Amino acid sequence: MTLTEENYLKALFHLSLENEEVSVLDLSKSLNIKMPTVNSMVKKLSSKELISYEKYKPLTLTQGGKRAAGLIIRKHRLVEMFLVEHLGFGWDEVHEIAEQIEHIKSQKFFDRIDQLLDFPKVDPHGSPIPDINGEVAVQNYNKLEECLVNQQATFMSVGSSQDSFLKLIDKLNLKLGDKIKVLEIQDFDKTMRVLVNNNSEQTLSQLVATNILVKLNV
Amino acid sequence: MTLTEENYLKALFHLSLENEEVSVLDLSKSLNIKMPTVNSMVKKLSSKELISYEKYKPLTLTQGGKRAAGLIIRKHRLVEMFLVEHLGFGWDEVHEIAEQIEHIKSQKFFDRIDQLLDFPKVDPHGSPIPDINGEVAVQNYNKLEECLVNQQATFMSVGSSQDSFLKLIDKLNLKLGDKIKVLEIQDFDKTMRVLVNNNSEQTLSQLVATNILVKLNV
DNA sequence: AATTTTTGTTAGACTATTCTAACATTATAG
DNA sequence: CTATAATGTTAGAATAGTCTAACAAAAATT
Repeated sequence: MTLTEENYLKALFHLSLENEEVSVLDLSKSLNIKMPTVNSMVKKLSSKELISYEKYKPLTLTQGGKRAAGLIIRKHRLVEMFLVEHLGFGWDEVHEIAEQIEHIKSQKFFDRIDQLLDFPKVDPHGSPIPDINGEVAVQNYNKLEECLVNQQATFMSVGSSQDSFLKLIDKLNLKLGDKIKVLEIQDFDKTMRVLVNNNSEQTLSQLVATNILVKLNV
Repeated sequence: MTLTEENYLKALFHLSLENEEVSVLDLSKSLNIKMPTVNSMVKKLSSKELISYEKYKPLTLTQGGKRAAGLIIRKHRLVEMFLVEHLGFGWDEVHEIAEQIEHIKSQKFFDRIDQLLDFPKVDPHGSPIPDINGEVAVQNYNKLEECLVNQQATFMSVGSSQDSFLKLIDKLNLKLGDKIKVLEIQDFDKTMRVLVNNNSEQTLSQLVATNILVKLNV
Protein backbone atom coordinates (compact mmCIF):
# COMPACT_ATOMS: atom_id res chain seq x y z
CA MET A 1 0.00 0.00 0.00
CA THR A 2 1.33 3.44 -0.89
CA LEU A 3 1.67 6.38 1.47
CA THR A 4 -1.08 8.13 -0.47
CA GLU A 5 -3.51 5.25 -0.18
CA GLU A 6 -2.79 5.04 3.52
CA ASN A 7 -3.66 8.68 3.93
CA TYR A 8 -6.98 8.28 2.16
CA LEU A 9 -7.94 5.34 4.37
CA LYS A 10 -6.93 7.14 7.51
CA ALA A 11 -8.91 10.24 6.59
CA LEU A 12 -12.01 8.20 5.76
CA PHE A 13 -11.67 6.34 9.02
CA HIS A 14 -11.56 9.56 11.03
CA LEU A 15 -14.47 11.09 9.11
CA SER A 16 -16.55 7.95 9.58
CA LEU A 17 -16.15 8.27 13.34
CA GLU A 18 -17.28 11.87 13.31
CA ASN A 19 -20.18 11.65 10.87
CA GLU A 20 -23.03 9.33 9.99
CA GLU A 21 -22.25 9.51 6.31
CA VAL A 22 -19.09 10.56 4.53
CA SER A 23 -19.22 12.07 1.06
CA VAL A 24 -16.53 12.46 -1.56
CA LEU A 25 -16.63 16.16 -0.81
CA ASP A 26 -15.96 15.54 2.88
CA LEU A 27 -12.97 13.42 2.05
CA SER A 28 -11.81 15.96 -0.48
CA LYS A 29 -11.93 18.77 2.08
CA SER A 30 -10.31 16.71 4.78
CA LEU A 31 -7.38 15.73 2.57
CA ASN A 32 -7.16 19.06 0.81
CA ILE A 33 -7.29 17.30 -2.50
CA LYS A 34 -9.73 18.16 -5.28
CA MET A 35 -12.85 16.06 -5.77
CA PRO A 36 -11.99 14.46 -9.10
CA THR A 37 -8.71 13.22 -7.67
CA VAL A 38 -10.47 11.82 -4.64
CA ASN A 39 -13.07 10.25 -6.88
CA SER A 40 -10.49 8.32 -8.86
CA MET A 41 -8.55 7.28 -5.78
CA VAL A 42 -11.74 6.05 -4.16
CA LYS A 43 -12.38 3.89 -7.21
CA LYS A 44 -8.90 2.50 -6.97
CA LEU A 45 -9.28 1.68 -3.28
CA SER A 46 -12.66 0.21 -4.05
CA SER A 47 -11.07 -2.15 -6.57
CA LYS A 48 -8.68 -3.18 -3.80
CA GLU A 49 -11.68 -3.89 -1.58
CA LEU A 50 -10.65 -1.34 1.00
CA ILE A 51 -13.51 1.09 0.38
CA SER A 52 -17.12 0.27 -0.54
CA TYR A 53 -18.06 2.58 -3.34
CA GLU A 54 -21.18 3.06 -5.42
CA LYS A 55 -21.68 6.09 -7.61
CA TYR A 56 -23.37 8.97 -5.82
CA LYS A 57 -23.51 7.02 -2.57
CA PRO A 58 -21.72 7.79 0.71
CA LEU A 59 -18.33 6.18 1.23
CA THR A 60 -17.62 3.46 3.76
CA LEU A 61 -14.57 1.40 4.64
CA THR A 62 -14.74 -2.33 4.14
CA GLN A 63 -13.70 -4.63 6.96
CA GLY A 64 -10.22 -4.77 5.46
CA GLY A 65 -10.12 -1.02 4.98
CA LYS A 66 -11.05 -0.44 8.61
CA ARG A 67 -8.34 -2.77 9.76
CA ALA A 68 -5.74 -1.16 7.53
CA ALA A 69 -6.72 2.32 8.70
CA GLY A 70 -6.70 1.21 12.33
CA LEU A 71 -3.19 -0.12 11.95
CA ILE A 72 -1.95 3.15 10.49
CA ILE A 73 -3.57 5.09 13.31
CA ARG A 74 -1.97 2.68 15.75
CA LYS A 75 1.43 3.54 14.32
CA HIS A 76 0.66 7.23 14.37
CA ARG A 77 -0.37 7.24 18.00
CA LEU A 78 2.46 5.02 19.16
CA VAL A 79 4.89 7.41 17.52
CA GLU A 80 3.20 10.43 19.09
CA MET A 81 3.51 8.81 22.46
CA PHE A 82 7.15 8.03 21.85
CA LEU A 83 7.90 11.59 20.76
CA VAL A 84 6.36 13.00 23.91
CA GLU A 85 7.65 10.42 26.38
CA HIS A 86 11.14 9.84 25.06
CA LEU A 87 12.10 12.83 22.97
CA GLY A 88 10.51 15.54 25.08
CA PHE A 89 8.19 16.98 22.44
CA GLY A 90 5.08 18.92 23.40
CA TRP A 91 1.72 17.39 22.50
CA ASP A 92 1.19 20.20 20.01
CA GLU A 93 4.35 19.32 18.08
CA VAL A 94 4.00 15.61 17.49
CA HIS A 95 1.28 15.30 14.90
CA GLU A 96 3.26 16.39 11.89
CA ILE A 97 6.22 14.13 12.64
CA ALA A 98 4.01 11.13 13.43
CA GLU A 99 2.22 11.79 10.15
CA GLN A 100 5.47 10.94 8.40
CA ILE A 101 6.82 8.14 10.58
CA GLU A 102 3.51 6.25 10.53
CA HIS A 103 4.30 5.19 6.96
CA ILE A 104 7.60 3.47 7.77
CA LYS A 105 7.59 -0.10 6.50
CA SER A 106 8.73 -2.20 9.46
CA GLN A 107 6.38 -4.06 11.73
CA LYS A 108 9.23 -4.70 14.11
CA PHE A 109 10.04 -1.02 14.47
CA PHE A 110 6.57 -0.23 15.78
CA ASP A 111 6.50 -3.35 17.93
CA ARG A 112 9.68 -2.20 19.62
CA ILE A 113 8.34 1.31 20.14
CA ASP A 114 5.21 -0.26 21.68
CA GLN A 115 7.37 -2.31 24.00
CA LEU A 116 9.58 0.65 24.93
CA LEU A 117 6.45 2.57 25.92
CA ASP A 118 5.17 -0.41 27.89
CA PHE A 119 2.17 -0.99 25.63
CA PRO A 120 0.27 2.26 26.12
CA LYS A 121 -3.50 2.31 25.60
CA VAL A 122 -3.86 6.00 24.78
CA ASP A 123 -1.76 8.60 22.99
CA PRO A 124 -0.69 11.98 24.42
CA HIS A 125 -4.05 13.47 23.44
CA GLY A 126 -5.99 10.78 25.28
CA SER A 127 -7.02 9.08 22.04
CA PRO A 128 -7.07 5.29 22.13
CA ILE A 129 -4.25 3.41 20.43
CA PRO A 130 -5.73 0.69 18.19
CA ASP A 131 -4.61 -2.83 19.02
CA ILE A 132 -2.42 -5.05 16.87
CA ASN A 133 -5.47 -5.96 14.75
CA GLY A 134 -6.36 -2.34 14.12
CA GLU A 135 -9.31 -2.46 16.52
CA VAL A 136 -10.02 0.81 18.28
CA ALA A 137 -11.51 0.73 21.76
CA VAL A 138 -14.65 2.88 21.93
CA GLN A 139 -14.33 5.77 24.30
CA ASN A 140 -17.57 7.16 25.60
CA TYR A 141 -16.49 10.35 27.18
CA ASN A 142 -18.68 13.42 27.52
CA LYS A 143 -18.01 16.85 26.22
CA LEU A 144 -17.37 19.25 29.06
CA GLU A 145 -19.74 21.58 27.18
CA GLU A 146 -22.65 19.29 28.06
CA CYS A 147 -21.98 19.30 31.78
CA LEU A 148 -24.21 21.26 34.15
CA VAL A 149 -23.19 23.55 36.97
CA ASN A 150 -21.64 21.71 39.89
CA GLN A 151 -20.82 18.68 37.76
CA GLN A 152 -17.42 17.22 38.60
CA ALA A 153 -15.45 15.43 35.91
CA THR A 154 -12.01 14.22 34.88
CA PHE A 155 -10.23 15.51 31.77
CA MET A 156 -9.64 12.38 29.68
CA SER A 157 -9.09 13.38 26.07
CA VAL A 158 -9.23 16.22 23.55
CA GLY A 159 -11.73 16.52 20.73
CA SER A 160 -9.32 18.42 18.49
CA SER A 161 -5.63 18.08 17.84
CA GLN A 162 -5.32 21.50 16.28
CA ASP A 163 -2.12 23.17 17.25
CA SER A 164 -3.82 26.33 18.48
CA PHE A 165 -6.24 24.40 20.66
CA LEU A 166 -3.52 22.31 22.29
CA LYS A 167 -1.40 25.39 22.92
CA LEU A 168 -4.39 27.05 24.58
CA ILE A 169 -4.98 24.07 26.85
CA ASP A 170 -1.32 24.24 27.82
CA LYS A 171 -1.66 27.93 28.56
CA LEU A 172 -4.73 27.27 30.72
CA ASN A 173 -2.50 24.83 32.59
CA LEU A 174 -4.88 21.96 31.92
CA LYS A 175 -3.53 18.42 31.65
CA LEU A 176 -5.13 15.05 31.02
CA GLY A 177 -6.29 13.58 34.31
CA ASP A 178 -7.12 16.93 35.88
CA LYS A 179 -10.31 17.20 37.97
CA ILE A 180 -12.69 19.83 36.64
CA LYS A 181 -15.72 21.24 38.44
CA VAL A 182 -18.21 23.43 36.61
CA LEU A 183 -18.78 26.60 38.62
CA GLU A 184 -20.91 28.70 36.29
CA ILE A 185 -22.26 28.72 32.75
CA GLN A 186 -23.15 31.99 31.02
CA ASP A 187 -26.61 31.86 29.55
CA PHE A 188 -25.68 34.21 26.76
CA ASP A 189 -22.70 32.46 25.15
CA LYS A 190 -22.32 29.25 27.20
CA THR A 191 -18.94 30.38 28.47
CA MET A 192 -17.94 28.22 31.44
CA ARG A 193 -16.15 29.08 34.62
CA VAL A 194 -14.49 25.96 36.03
CA LEU A 195 -12.37 24.96 39.01
CA VAL A 196 -9.35 22.84 38.15
CA ASN A 197 -7.94 20.39 40.71
CA ASN A 198 -9.72 22.32 43.44
CA ASN A 199 -7.29 25.15 43.12
CA SER A 200 -7.25 27.27 39.96
CA GLU A 201 -10.21 28.89 38.23
CA GLN A 202 -10.40 29.13 34.45
CA THR A 203 -12.86 30.57 31.96
CA LEU A 204 -13.55 28.45 28.88
CA SER A 205 -15.39 29.41 25.71
CA GLN A 206 -18.05 27.02 24.46
CA LEU A 207 -15.78 25.93 21.63
CA VAL A 208 -13.07 25.00 24.08
CA ALA A 209 -15.54 23.20 26.35
CA THR A 210 -16.75 21.18 23.36
CA ASN A 211 -13.28 19.90 22.75
CA ILE A 212 -12.54 18.94 26.32
CA LEU A 213 -13.65 15.35 26.77
CA VAL A 214 -14.33 14.21 30.29
CA LYS A 215 -15.42 11.26 32.38
CA LEU A 216 -18.17 12.27 34.77
CA ASN A 217 -17.43 11.81 38.46
CA VAL A 218 -20.73 10.63 39.89
CA MET B 1 14.24 18.19 -1.81
CA THR B 2 12.44 14.95 -2.61
CA LEU B 3 13.19 11.55 -1.17
CA THR B 4 14.40 10.46 -4.59
CA GLU B 5 16.79 13.35 -4.97
CA GLU B 6 18.15 12.69 -1.51
CA ASN B 7 18.86 9.09 -2.46
CA TYR B 8 20.78 10.12 -5.56
CA LEU B 9 22.94 12.55 -3.60
CA LYS B 10 23.63 10.03 -0.89
CA ALA B 11 24.63 7.35 -3.39
CA LEU B 12 26.94 9.72 -5.23
CA PHE B 13 28.49 10.76 -1.95
CA HIS B 14 29.26 7.18 -0.98
CA LEU B 15 30.60 6.31 -4.42
CA SER B 16 32.82 9.39 -4.42
CA LEU B 17 34.44 8.22 -1.19
CA GLU B 18 35.16 4.79 -2.62
CA ASN B 19 36.33 5.74 -6.11
CA GLU B 20 38.44 8.37 -7.79
CA GLU B 21 35.83 8.97 -10.45
CA VAL B 22 32.14 8.16 -10.49
CA SER B 23 30.33 7.47 -13.76
CA VAL B 24 26.65 7.50 -14.57
CA LEU B 25 26.87 3.74 -14.82
CA ASP B 26 28.31 3.47 -11.30
CA LEU B 27 25.46 5.53 -9.93
CA SER B 28 22.98 3.55 -11.96
CA LYS B 29 24.26 0.25 -10.55
CA SER B 30 24.42 1.54 -7.03
CA LEU B 31 20.84 2.80 -7.08
CA ASN B 32 19.51 -0.06 -9.15
CA ILE B 33 17.99 2.42 -11.55
CA LYS B 34 18.55 2.35 -15.30
CA MET B 35 21.08 4.69 -16.88
CA PRO B 36 18.69 6.94 -18.81
CA THR B 37 16.75 7.62 -15.62
CA VAL B 38 19.92 8.43 -13.76
CA ASN B 39 21.04 10.61 -16.62
CA SER B 40 17.96 12.76 -16.46
CA MET B 41 17.99 12.96 -12.69
CA VAL B 42 21.63 14.00 -12.75
CA LYS B 43 20.70 16.82 -15.10
CA LYS B 44 17.97 17.90 -12.76
CA LEU B 45 20.29 17.89 -9.76
CA SER B 46 22.85 19.71 -11.84
CA SER B 47 20.31 22.46 -12.54
CA LYS B 48 19.81 22.69 -8.79
CA GLU B 49 23.57 23.08 -8.38
CA LEU B 50 23.91 19.94 -6.29
CA ILE B 51 25.84 17.92 -8.86
CA SER B 52 28.46 19.15 -11.33
CA TYR B 53 27.65 17.60 -14.64
CA GLU B 54 29.17 17.78 -18.08
CA LYS B 55 28.25 15.36 -20.83
CA TYR B 56 30.43 12.26 -20.86
CA LYS B 57 32.38 13.46 -17.83
CA PRO B 58 32.54 11.87 -14.38
CA LEU B 59 30.04 13.10 -11.81
CA THR B 60 30.95 15.15 -8.77
CA LEU B 61 28.96 16.73 -5.97
CA THR B 62 29.08 20.50 -5.63
CA GLN B 63 29.84 22.03 -2.27
CA GLY B 64 26.11 22.26 -1.62
CA GLY B 65 25.52 18.72 -2.80
CA LYS B 66 28.19 17.42 -0.45
CA ARG B 67 26.65 19.24 2.46
CA ALA B 68 23.16 18.00 1.62
CA ALA B 69 24.39 14.42 1.29
CA GLY B 70 26.36 14.69 4.52
CA LEU B 71 23.25 15.84 6.36
CA ILE B 72 21.23 12.90 5.07
CA ILE B 73 23.95 10.49 6.10
CA ARG B 74 24.03 12.20 9.47
CA LYS B 75 20.33 11.45 9.90
CA HIS B 76 20.77 7.90 8.70
CA ARG B 77 23.55 7.15 11.14
CA LEU B 78 21.89 8.85 14.08
CA VAL B 79 18.81 6.75 13.45
CA GLU B 80 20.88 3.56 13.19
CA MET B 81 22.48 4.37 16.48
CA PHE B 82 19.11 5.02 18.06
CA LEU B 83 17.67 1.76 16.76
CA VAL B 84 20.54 -0.22 18.23
CA GLU B 85 20.89 1.64 21.51
CA HIS B 86 17.26 2.28 22.37
CA LEU B 87 15.17 -0.22 20.47
CA GLY B 88 17.46 -3.21 20.77
CA PHE B 89 17.95 -3.87 17.08
CA GLY B 90 20.98 -5.77 15.81
CA TRP B 91 23.47 -3.87 13.65
CA ASP B 92 22.45 -6.01 10.71
CA GLU B 93 18.79 -4.91 10.96
CA VAL B 94 19.02 -1.17 11.13
CA HIS B 95 20.01 -0.10 7.65
CA GLU B 96 16.67 -0.61 5.96
CA ILE B 97 14.70 1.23 8.62
CA ALA B 98 17.18 4.09 8.80
CA GLU B 99 16.94 4.31 5.02
CA GLN B 100 13.32 5.33 5.47
CA ILE B 101 13.50 7.47 8.60
CA GLU B 102 16.41 9.53 7.26
CA HIS B 103 13.94 11.31 4.97
CA ILE B 104 11.66 12.59 7.75
CA LYS B 105 11.25 16.35 7.50
CA SER B 106 11.95 17.66 10.99
CA GLN B 107 15.26 19.11 12.04
CA LYS B 108 14.11 19.01 15.64
CA PHE B 109 13.39 15.29 15.53
CA PHE B 110 16.97 14.45 14.62
CA ASP B 111 18.35 17.01 17.05
CA ARG B 112 16.45 15.31 19.84
CA ILE B 113 17.65 11.87 18.79
CA ASP B 114 21.20 13.23 18.76
CA GLN B 115 20.71 14.58 22.27
CA LEU B 116 19.12 11.35 23.52
CA LEU B 117 22.18 9.46 22.26
CA ASP B 118 24.49 11.99 23.90
CA PHE B 119 25.89 13.26 20.60
CA PRO B 120 27.58 10.12 19.28
CA LYS B 121 30.49 10.44 16.87
CA VAL B 122 30.13 7.05 15.17
CA ASP B 123 27.25 4.78 14.23
CA PRO B 124 26.86 1.11 15.19
CA HIS B 125 29.12 0.09 12.30
CA GLY B 126 31.91 2.43 13.38
CA SER B 127 31.20 4.87 10.58
CA PRO B 128 31.53 8.55 11.49
CA ILE B 129 28.36 10.58 11.98
CA PRO B 130 28.64 13.81 9.97
CA ASP B 131 28.35 16.99 12.03
CA ILE B 132 25.50 19.49 11.91
CA ASN B 133 27.01 21.04 8.76
CA GLY B 134 27.22 17.73 6.95
CA GLU B 135 31.00 17.48 7.42
CA VAL B 136 32.31 13.96 7.76
CA ALA B 137 35.41 13.34 9.86
CA VAL B 138 38.01 11.41 7.87
CA GLN B 139 38.81 8.03 9.35
CA ASN B 140 42.18 6.61 8.42
CA TYR B 141 41.85 3.08 9.56
CA ASN B 142 43.70 0.15 8.01
CA LYS B 143 42.22 -2.93 6.52
CA LEU B 144 42.99 -5.96 8.65
CA GLU B 145 43.88 -7.63 5.35
CA GLU B 146 46.97 -5.43 5.07
CA CYS B 147 48.34 -6.33 8.49
CA LEU B 148 51.35 -8.64 8.82
CA VAL B 149 51.81 -11.56 11.16
CA ASN B 150 52.13 -10.52 14.79
CA GLN B 151 50.52 -7.15 14.16
CA GLN B 152 48.13 -6.15 16.93
CA ALA B 153 45.20 -3.92 16.14
CA THR B 154 41.81 -2.72 17.39
CA PHE B 155 38.59 -3.38 15.46
CA MET B 156 37.19 0.11 14.76
CA SER B 157 34.77 -0.08 11.85
CA VAL B 158 33.42 -2.26 9.05
CA GLY B 159 34.03 -1.77 5.36
CA SER B 160 30.70 -3.25 4.36
CA SER B 161 27.24 -3.02 5.83
CA GLN B 162 25.94 -6.01 3.94
CA ASP B 163 23.62 -8.07 6.03
CA SER B 164 25.49 -11.31 5.45
CA PHE B 165 28.82 -9.76 6.41
CA LEU B 166 27.49 -8.27 9.63
CA LYS B 167 25.83 -11.54 10.57
CA LEU B 168 29.11 -13.34 10.00
CA ILE B 169 30.99 -10.91 12.21
CA ASP B 170 28.39 -11.54 14.90
CA LYS B 171 28.83 -15.27 14.51
CA LEU B 172 32.59 -14.90 14.83
CA ASN B 173 31.83 -13.10 18.06
CA LEU B 174 33.70 -10.02 16.92
CA LYS B 175 32.66 -6.59 18.20
CA LEU B 176 33.88 -3.07 17.60
CA GLY B 177 36.69 -2.31 20.05
CA ASP B 178 38.00 -5.87 20.14
CA LYS B 179 41.78 -6.41 20.14
CA ILE B 180 42.93 -8.52 17.22
CA LYS B 181 46.36 -10.12 16.81
CA VAL B 182 47.38 -11.66 13.50
CA LEU B 183 48.71 -15.17 14.13
CA GLU B 184 49.17 -16.55 10.65
CA ILE B 185 48.48 -15.69 7.02
CA GLN B 186 48.12 -18.43 4.40
CA ASP B 187 50.30 -17.74 1.41
CA PHE B 188 47.90 -19.44 -0.95
CA ASP B 189 44.64 -17.57 -0.31
CA LYS B 190 45.59 -14.95 2.29
CA THR B 191 43.31 -16.54 4.85
CA MET B 192 44.15 -15.17 8.31
CA ARG B 193 44.21 -16.84 11.66
CA VAL B 194 43.76 -14.23 14.40
CA LEU B 195 43.56 -14.07 18.17
CA VAL B 196 40.68 -11.99 19.51
CA ASN B 197 40.98 -10.29 22.91
CA ASN B 198 43.79 -12.67 23.80
CA ASN B 199 41.37 -15.50 24.15
CA SER B 200 39.55 -16.83 21.09
CA GLU B 201 41.06 -17.84 17.78
CA GLN B 202 39.24 -17.22 14.51
CA THR B 203 39.94 -17.89 10.86
CA LEU B 204 39.07 -15.10 8.44
CA SER B 205 38.91 -15.18 4.65
CA GLN B 206 40.68 -12.42 2.78
CA LEU B 207 37.34 -10.87 1.88
CA VAL B 208 36.36 -10.69 5.51
CA ALA B 209 39.76 -9.29 6.51
CA THR B 210 39.39 -6.58 3.86
CA ASN B 211 36.18 -5.41 5.46
CA ILE B 212 37.49 -5.33 8.99
CA LEU B 213 38.90 -1.86 9.59
CA VAL B 214 41.39 -1.51 12.39
CA LYS B 215 43.58 0.96 14.22
CA LEU B 216 47.11 -0.40 14.52
CA ASN B 217 48.45 -0.83 18.02
CA VAL B 218 52.10 0.13 17.76
C1' DA C 1 43.93 3.15 -37.22
C1' DA C 2 39.76 0.49 -37.59
C1' DT C 3 36.55 -2.20 -35.12
C1' DT C 4 34.21 -3.63 -31.26
C1' DT C 5 32.71 -2.97 -26.60
C1' DT C 6 31.38 -0.09 -23.07
C1' DT C 7 29.32 3.86 -21.56
C1' DG C 8 26.36 7.81 -22.20
C1' DT C 9 22.47 10.24 -24.31
C1' DT C 10 18.01 11.16 -26.50
C1' DA C 11 13.36 10.17 -27.53
C1' DG C 12 9.26 8.47 -26.30
C1' DA C 13 6.20 5.81 -23.37
C1' DC C 14 4.10 4.30 -18.75
C1' DT C 15 2.28 4.79 -13.84
C1' DA C 16 0.89 7.34 -9.87
C1' DT C 17 -0.99 11.30 -8.26
C1' DT C 18 -2.51 15.54 -8.98
C1' DC C 19 -5.11 19.28 -11.46
C1' DT C 20 -8.94 22.08 -14.38
C1' DA C 21 -12.91 22.22 -17.28
C1' DA C 22 -17.06 20.38 -18.61
C1' DC C 23 -20.92 17.74 -17.76
C1' DA C 24 -24.31 14.80 -14.80
C1' DT C 25 -26.94 13.74 -10.86
C1' DT C 26 -29.01 14.61 -6.53
C1' DA C 27 -30.69 17.71 -3.14
C1' DT C 28 -32.84 22.07 -1.92
C1' DA C 29 -35.90 25.84 -2.33
C1' DG C 30 -39.10 28.42 -4.09
C1' DC D 1 -42.68 20.24 -9.24
C1' DT D 2 -39.57 22.84 -11.62
C1' DA D 3 -35.23 25.74 -11.06
C1' DT D 4 -31.15 26.39 -8.79
C1' DA D 5 -27.50 24.93 -5.90
C1' DA D 6 -24.60 21.43 -4.28
C1' DT D 7 -22.26 17.41 -5.09
C1' DG D 8 -20.32 13.89 -8.04
C1' DT D 9 -18.30 12.22 -12.36
C1' DT D 10 -15.71 12.08 -16.70
C1' DA D 11 -12.24 13.59 -19.75
C1' DG D 12 -8.00 15.27 -20.50
C1' DA D 13 -3.66 17.38 -19.14
C1' DA D 14 0.60 18.06 -15.97
C1' DT D 15 4.60 16.41 -13.09
C1' DA D 16 7.81 13.19 -11.02
C1' DG D 17 10.08 9.24 -11.59
C1' DT D 18 10.63 5.24 -13.96
C1' DC D 19 11.31 2.30 -18.22
C1' DT D 20 12.85 0.47 -23.27
C1' DA D 21 14.70 1.23 -27.76
C1' DA D 22 17.68 3.55 -30.58
C1' DC D 23 21.49 6.23 -31.39
C1' DA D 24 26.20 8.56 -30.10
C1' DA D 25 30.60 9.02 -27.99
C1' DA D 26 34.52 7.25 -25.67
C1' DA D 27 37.43 3.48 -24.45
C1' DA D 28 39.46 -0.84 -25.38
C1' DT D 29 41.19 -4.23 -28.59
C1' DT D 30 43.01 -6.04 -32.36
